[in-house]
Amino acid sequence: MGRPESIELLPGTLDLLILKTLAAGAEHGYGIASRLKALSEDVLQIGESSLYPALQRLLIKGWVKAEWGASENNRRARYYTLTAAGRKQLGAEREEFDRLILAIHKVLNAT
Amino acid sequence: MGRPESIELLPGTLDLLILKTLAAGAEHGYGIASRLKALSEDVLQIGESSLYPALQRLLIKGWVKAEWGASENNRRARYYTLTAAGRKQLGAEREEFDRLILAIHKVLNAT
DNA sequence: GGTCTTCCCATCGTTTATCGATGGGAGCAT
DNA sequence: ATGCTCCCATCGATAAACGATGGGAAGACC
Repeated sequence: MGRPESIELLPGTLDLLILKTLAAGAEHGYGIASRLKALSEDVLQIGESSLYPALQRLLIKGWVKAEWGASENNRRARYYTLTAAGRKQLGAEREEFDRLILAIHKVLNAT
Repeated sequence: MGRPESIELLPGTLDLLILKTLAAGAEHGYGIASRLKALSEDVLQIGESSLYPALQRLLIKGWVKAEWGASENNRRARYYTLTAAGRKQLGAEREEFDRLILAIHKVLNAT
């Protein structure tokens, strides 16, 4: 879809959020969504149809790697881990994000 | 296009930026782009192929109105003005934007 | 046994924002 | 007359995000 009617996310920030989440340690898809929801105090509610395609993208780019395992609840789960390239990418995306946010704030706070 | 290779903008923020710019007074398309570039210190470089479609959207939604006139340089120009609904929308979008940015920051600054 | 909830995976289709390329035209200076 | 800056606008491509939908397995509760 394009821009959805109900906004749960700032478009263009999902990769960054996922990379940042994984920087805290390996996690599976469902867990990533849960962490994001919890950390953002229920503001960021990533649907699974946004999350899994995003993870595929990150896999293809080589920023994360995945391996099957068992979750804490004894379920089959695919754990994602940040690669070295992913860690570098996280830094770059964060810089770029901060740069844009700063610029936007300059506009929004202008008189 | 989808996401361009070179990012000049956070997707989903252009409408907000335009509305905010027009809150400072009527302006034509080219002028809006110039103001944004100047205020952001050259970070936000809105292409005309992003700008004019966005203005069409805002017109259709009734958030801005337009009228032809002459620019300061004696050129034919279309001046856009914020409507009452547009001013309201600006407030709403800004709140939503701040809400999301706050949530994102909570994630990015987590340990 | 049967049902329900929670956890966990994934894809397909649709919509839409953004941008590159491209088209035009008019004022003004050299 | 050449070129530069201003000013308008559209078309086509691409990719992001999401609703809907599909599945399956663990554990609880009746």
